[in-house]
Amino acid sequence: MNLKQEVYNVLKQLKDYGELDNLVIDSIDASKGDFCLPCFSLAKIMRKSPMMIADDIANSLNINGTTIEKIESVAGYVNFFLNKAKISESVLNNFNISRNQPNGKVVCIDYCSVNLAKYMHIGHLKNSFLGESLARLFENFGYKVVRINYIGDYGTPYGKIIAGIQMWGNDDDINTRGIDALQEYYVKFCAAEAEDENLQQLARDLSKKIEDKDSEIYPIYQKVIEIARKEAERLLDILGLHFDSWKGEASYANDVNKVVDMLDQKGLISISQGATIVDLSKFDMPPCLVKRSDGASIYASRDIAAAIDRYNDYKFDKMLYLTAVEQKLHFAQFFKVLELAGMPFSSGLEHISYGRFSLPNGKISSRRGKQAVLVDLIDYVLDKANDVIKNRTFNIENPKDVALKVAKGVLSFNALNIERNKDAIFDIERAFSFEGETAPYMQYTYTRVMSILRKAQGLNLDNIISDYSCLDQIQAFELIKMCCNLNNTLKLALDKRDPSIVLKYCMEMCKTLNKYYTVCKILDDNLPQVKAKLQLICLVKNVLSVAFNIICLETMEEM
RNA sequence: GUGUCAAUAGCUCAGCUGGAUAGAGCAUCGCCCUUCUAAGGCGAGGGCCGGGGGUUCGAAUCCCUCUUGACACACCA
Repeated sequence: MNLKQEVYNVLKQLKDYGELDNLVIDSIDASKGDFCLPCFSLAKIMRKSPMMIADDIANSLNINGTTIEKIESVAGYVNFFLNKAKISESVLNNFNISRNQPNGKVVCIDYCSVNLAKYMHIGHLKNSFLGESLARLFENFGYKVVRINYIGDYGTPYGKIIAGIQMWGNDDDINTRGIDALQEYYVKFCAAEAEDENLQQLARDLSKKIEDKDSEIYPIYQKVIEIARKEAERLLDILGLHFDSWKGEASYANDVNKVVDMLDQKGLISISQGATIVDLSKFDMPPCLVKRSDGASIYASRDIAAAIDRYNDYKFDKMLYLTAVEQKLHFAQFFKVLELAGMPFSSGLEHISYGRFSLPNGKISSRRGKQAVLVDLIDYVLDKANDVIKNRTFNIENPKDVALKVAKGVLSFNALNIERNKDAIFDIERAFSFEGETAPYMQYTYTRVMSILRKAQGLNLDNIISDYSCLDQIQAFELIKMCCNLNNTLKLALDKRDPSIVLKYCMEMCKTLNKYYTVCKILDDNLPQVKAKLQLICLVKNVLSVAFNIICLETMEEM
């Protein structure tokens, strides 16, 4: 629903002004009405002062029988005041919240990208929730979404881990300590090889043996992958994230020659400094390297192979890649290569980059400093949620369940609350606060509504006719207007590929809702008004459910 | 060096497809639990919107330039 339409309808009466609809904007505050029409841009065309134009428009409009209650002309603006009771009644009885019908289009989203050789870290938090939220946005607008976790399961890191296992490890240790054991060997080996060139060669040899599926080494590799993947799936499951495909880099490592042959047939290939490249100088880009001088695959050629493979599997209309901003050039390059190769799907490829998290005291390293390791973050925020619940005066039936939802909310909130492109500072104490503008605040607001609705079940309102006049109260009408903005907000977030827009919307709605029920008692003695107010908070609740779901925020009955 | 992105309150961030007095949270200082959950609400203080030009009736918002910072720029991904 678009309430500006009410103003457009009235403006149709004007014949001499041309198109005015797109000049209508939200008023700055309630004292200036709901919408306004600044007349300054008309002044030059009409050779009259903005004040006179505003006066003329305000005087010539007839609002009898419309939903506009009052029009006034102030300092060159025409201010429109909606009839709040009428609008509220119409919105509350006609609001359609259902999601869009399937549109038959397929969008693949490549996100999360777990590197199985390393601990998951805070970067995955941002990437994963951003991807999941975009997936839900696309689904809301009728797309079929394929969630792809393009795992890092290839390269010398695995040679290093296996070398570490051979030097210090044993089966028992790996079986009991799992990922922690593997990480320990990896870190230990990295430290050792820094001072010993022979070890570097050893790691390279071992990764070659993995590629050749060496009968002794390959099973160890498979075990490493299995352990790391299980751990990744465990953590992602806690976060509520699940994927349709876990096909990784290793699957495409052997496709380099196919890719190079294909590009060669299109006349795109040249050799430079021993490496195989596609020259992109015509497009002001550095060359795209598709095969290393030693003949091995490189990320660009694996990405090209993966794109072709996915198109064959899913016939996608769009494919989104989520990575931090530093890979921007890489994506621009290989997208261009696919375009030059005449791939029909190349125009549907899109790189969604995002700013990085940095810790207050410096950079994030996944190899040292466990500070930003995902499993620690999850444990920390879960502990904290449990503590807070323990000390609450309000009695909660399922404290464990609530703590988990609060913890997850805090994690997704931190991934989504800042504009996608911006770098953000991640201060764990600040980020994991439960007060002020936070995920728990939003969840809390929702539970308050649930609480009121529960209490209202005791009332018999069946034969009561709603009295909407009480919804002219300022926060009440703000809520009505906000509900009407749901679809526009989701569309904007989709178009800008930025869920932070939805999060801001939820936050504003919660703030207004929180004020509303403190200022205005919902359940009082005036039943016709109670019924109207309940209709309002019920709609707000339903709108919040939809919007919360988009930003991966779960709701509960109480907290 | 070239390119991309950023700079708004003490801190973290909104606002940026131009419109009326620049917003919020945190932190600081007050006030409000006999009344639908105080993870809450109300109030106070706090700003050359990085600097300088330009476009416009009007600029935090658009353009140019400078400064500062982050990132990228061939065999890591």
